[in-house]
Amino acid sequence: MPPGPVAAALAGSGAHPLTGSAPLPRGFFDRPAHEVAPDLLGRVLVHGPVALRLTEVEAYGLPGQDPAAHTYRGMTPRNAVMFGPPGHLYVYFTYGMHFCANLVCLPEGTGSGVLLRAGEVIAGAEVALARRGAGTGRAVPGRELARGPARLAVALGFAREDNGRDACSPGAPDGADPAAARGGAGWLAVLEGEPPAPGLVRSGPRTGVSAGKETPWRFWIDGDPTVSPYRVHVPRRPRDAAAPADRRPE
DNA sequence: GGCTCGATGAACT
DNA sequence: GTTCATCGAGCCG
Repeated sequence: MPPGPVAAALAGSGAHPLTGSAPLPRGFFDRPAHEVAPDLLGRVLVHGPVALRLTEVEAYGLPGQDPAAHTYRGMTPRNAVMFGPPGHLYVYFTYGMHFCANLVCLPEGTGSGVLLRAGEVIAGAEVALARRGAGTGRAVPGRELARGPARLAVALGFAREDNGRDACSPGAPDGADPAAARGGAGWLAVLEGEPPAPGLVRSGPRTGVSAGKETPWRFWIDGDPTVSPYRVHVPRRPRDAAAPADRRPE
């Protein structure tokens, strides 16, 4: 389909053709993560054909200060993106099977960000559905499409190659033609969207973390069905319980 | 070099 | 409610 007049007009502003919403400026992320996080609710994250309205996020703080943060012990090859400039995407692999995505906060060299925990898919639901249902053969209800950080990453199609990408200068992955890719495969942006009424923003302890649970840096939109259920951290059970060592006959 | 466990999700009882 | 899949980062020796 050739670009219509609306898409053509938006092309100059950087606004996204699916939503008409403009990208957030980089300065938005140049603040502490716990200030950025509640402001991210209601914003729209776009990756290729899928757009998602954020309904739940968690802030992770500074190296040496927030024991729950990946950056707590300083910079490593894995978390280096978190120490880069704000407004970039930090995608990491966890539990041997899941990807999760953060948006980097504060100036380069600092090391904090906001984990994207859940959202409502507002465009490209059929693509998200296909990704989420792939391999399982099960139908996924709409509200479950991006309910939880790993599900969100799957719905948006985030993977290793998206780690470090700039979400404040909307565009396609390196090498692709930005004009041709606008609104298409790989196009990444965080858009203004529509923030919820301040009274609807709630906060509480972060989900599933083993340290720093007392810090109420999880933020969500009250009553939204796409917000993931709260889970306390459960220490892993020792493996030796399953060991086949003991088969004496008596 | 080896071991532990994690910002999880899906299947199962 | 409980169990398990699965692998990489980080810590320990």
